[in-house]
Amino acid sequence: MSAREKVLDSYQAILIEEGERAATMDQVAARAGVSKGGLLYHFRDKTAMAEALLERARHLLEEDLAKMAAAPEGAASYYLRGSLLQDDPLDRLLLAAMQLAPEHDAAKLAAYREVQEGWFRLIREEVGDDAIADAVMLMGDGLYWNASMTSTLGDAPKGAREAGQARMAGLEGVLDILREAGRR
Amino acid sequence: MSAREKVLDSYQAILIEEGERAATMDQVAARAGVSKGGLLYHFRDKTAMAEALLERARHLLEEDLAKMAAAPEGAASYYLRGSLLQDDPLDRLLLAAMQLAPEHDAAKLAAYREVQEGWFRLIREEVGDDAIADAVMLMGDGLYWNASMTSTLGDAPKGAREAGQARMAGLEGVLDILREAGRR
DNA sequence: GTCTATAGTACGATAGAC
DNA sequence: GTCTATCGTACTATAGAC
Repeated sequence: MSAREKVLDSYQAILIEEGERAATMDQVAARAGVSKGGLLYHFRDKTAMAEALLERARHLLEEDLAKMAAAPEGAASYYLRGSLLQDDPLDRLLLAAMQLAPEHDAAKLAAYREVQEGWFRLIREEVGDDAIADAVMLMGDGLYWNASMTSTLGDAPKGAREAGQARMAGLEGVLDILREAGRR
Repeated sequence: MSAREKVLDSYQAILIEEGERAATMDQVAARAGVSKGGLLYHFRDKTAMAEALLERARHLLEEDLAKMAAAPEGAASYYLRGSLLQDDPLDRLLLAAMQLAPEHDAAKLAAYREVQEGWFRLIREEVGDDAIADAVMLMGDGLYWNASMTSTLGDAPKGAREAGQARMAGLEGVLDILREAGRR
């Protein structure tokens, strides 16, 4: 893997595990196995590094939108399942992006709102109602938020995966109720 | 108002408007109209200041739980309405607490989980189903998350309140669907 | 392309006057 | 109870060798 990629991975990992304040250029460089000078060859300042991470996110989000459109279980189920944060690359990237300092909020929001519109459109199409689609989107956001509150605590307790699946089963039931209501 | 309270208010305001990184002791002191030395008389270090803010939140959250139990429109509606962040003191406090550095995550989470359980119990009682109560809670979390994503951008556009009310009307409809389903 | 050395700054916190 | 002055540290970023 290129040093550039390794730096970006380290930046992302530290953001998730220890938060924005811990993601100093020293720490990122050390974790990536390069010196600070080496890091600064690839990213001329910290802002450039953050923007590269957001650029990564933008690409993965676009891919995800295509997958969602093709998901056999339906857009709504796909969306909620994706929000459960099962450690896939997109989840980790979004979790890291969320930690970015408010200085990057404008870029963050622009990138996020863009795909959020796409998600909404697909879910709206499936459930047939604006308010219901809004509710489904909010449930997904809520799942993300819960995950981001706990992500920095390094807790992946034993039963986490099982608990996540049980939770998802319950939410699937709620989705069924909403889908049926939307058809009427 | 006491200087101590003024400091805490300033800390909270800066956290919301400019994020955690901007909330330095210099900035907080300046906004509160005291010197850094003056500030440090009331809070011996930054951690103490953050904990005082969380303590404030804990009190307001307890009060809110009592209000929710007595809400005529029902716990679920009250909860979602409260998550729309109409600038009341509790909303602002939670928004600020959310910005606190991950060093305080343990305290944050403990305080939050405590009342979250209380909220869940009330909503569960109203809607009559675990999964539906979970979904309602998530919708509220999603609303908070959306608000926190935009709060640091200082945007309170003209039609914001009206848009919020229209959105709430839609979500009330979804709640009706879920309440009815829960009764069966 | 990656390193060391270092300049410059901002932050948290202490000491002591008033 | 609030101030000014100051110290130590950690961070971003630059300069220049290899």
